[in-house]
This record gives sequence, C-alpha cells and structure tokens, in this order.
Amino acid sequence: MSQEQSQRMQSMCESAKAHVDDLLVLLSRSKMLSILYTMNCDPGPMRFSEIKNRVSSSSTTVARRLGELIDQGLVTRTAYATVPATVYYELTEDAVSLQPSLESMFEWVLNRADGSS
Amino acid sequence: MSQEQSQRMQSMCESAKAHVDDLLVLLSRSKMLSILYTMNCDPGPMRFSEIKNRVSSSSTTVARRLGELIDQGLVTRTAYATVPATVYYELTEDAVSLQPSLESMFEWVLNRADGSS
DNA sequence: TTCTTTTGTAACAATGTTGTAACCTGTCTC
DNA sequence: GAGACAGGTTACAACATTGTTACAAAAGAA
Repeated sequence: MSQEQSQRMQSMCESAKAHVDDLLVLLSRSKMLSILYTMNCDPGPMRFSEIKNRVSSSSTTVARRLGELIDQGLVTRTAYATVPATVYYELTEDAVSLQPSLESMFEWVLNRADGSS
Repeated sequence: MSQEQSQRMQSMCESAKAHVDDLLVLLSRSKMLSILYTMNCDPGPMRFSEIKNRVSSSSTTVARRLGELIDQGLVTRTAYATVPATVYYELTEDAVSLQPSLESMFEWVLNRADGSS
C-alpha cells in the first residue's frame, strides 16, 4: 500500500465513526448484501418474487430488508394496480454509486471461492 | 454503467453462488466489517485489546470474529511470551487485497453520512 | 362461488447471537 | 501470598432475528 493511500485511509477512518457503524449494521443484516448483489447483477426493475427466489429467503425477510433499503433511500418501490399485484424494486442512483465497491468486493469473494473449491 | 461493465458483472454474478454466500455470511457477522475497517485504517500488527477497544465490543465477540478471520486465512496471530502476554493480529496479503473495495465502500458510506448529518 | 395469483403483514415459536460474569495462565511486584 | 496485567475461554441468560403459518386484497377465470 502506498503512503498517500494509507494516509487517506487513516484520515477517512477517523471521522464519522458512528454513521459508518450505523450503515455497517444495516449492510450486515442477513441477506442484505445478497439482495444488493442480486440487484446489481441484473440492473433495472426487479419484482419482489424474483428477488425472493434469487436470494432464497422468506417473504418476511425479503420484505424487511427491502423496507430498510427503501428507508435508507437505496431502493425505490413502484406498484402497479394489476391483478395480481405487480411491484418493482430498483436501486436508486445512490445505491448504483456503490456498485463499483460492491463489484470489486464480490470479485474478491469470487477469487477466494475459486481457490478454495 | 457501461455495457461491458454490466456484462462483466452479470457473468461474475452467475457463478459460484454458494461460495459467495458463505463469505457474505462471514462478512455479515457483527463487528466483522468494523474489525476489517479498523485493521485497514491502521495497517500493521495490532493487539487484541486495541482491536477490542476500537470496535467497542466484548472480548468474547472480538475473539470469535478474529478466530473466524484466522480460519479463513484473512488474519494472522502472533503471540509473544512476554509478561503479561502480548498478541498481535495482522491482515494477510489476501485480506489486504480487499482493501481497495473496503476503502471505496467506506468512502461511499462517509459521503452518505455527511449528507444526512 | 370458489380458486388463483402476487405481494405482502401479523403473531409466534424456534433459532442464533451477544454480552456478562467467572475463571484461567504465567510472571512480576508488593 | 495477594494482586495485577493481557489475552483469552466457558457457561449461561438475555436479547435479536428468522422462518412458518395464517391471513388479506383484488379481480379475473372456471
């Protein structure tokens, strides 16, 4: 690691610890990273049931996580009055700006997974 | 997002789902990202008590997390037979290669925190 | 009328996770 | 001998989270 890089990291790490912690707690909830991962993989609107199937979780948990993401402004929810109901979820611009970090993290994860399989 | 980027993301997302999930579960455990964050902030060996204090958690939890990181080969543990005991933890090369992703994620988190404070 | 669908919500029991308190090692100091 | 220190471990009670089950709405199909 270069010296400038290290210094940048350190100064960044010293500030706003509480806010960071809050968001880390959010991102640490079960299936949260999986949901972001899934929605990043296939950009654009995605239906509730598709998200649920892809992350293999219960409606309850998926609904809870999506609710939290909406609260944080990371996801939008659009409901159409069709029968049966049709609801689309989509990452906001804010969440999309997290995409490079996530992608790089997922890539790292995949590289490790390759090595150990 | 560019088209190549999107395609890369998609093909990456399709493979090795199970392994990825395992590692996401690991990273999602409480204080895990905080510990990695802390150790990234201040590169080099770090003592148990310093990690514990910085992430404000109990010995039990910190010991559990560090144990898991060691199991995964992300952290090394070096004990010196001083009195009282001195134990240093340090990120492995493998973990350091995650640093850019984490840094960029934390930067994103801090930017959001700034906006909402 | 009843069944079907999607998208949820509410209640609750089961499960998982956390922190607390107690204890341990080993040696130096008082 | 009795602390004191760092760095843990163990047992357990408290707490948080999860999935399951049941239910609902709304309207078209059978």
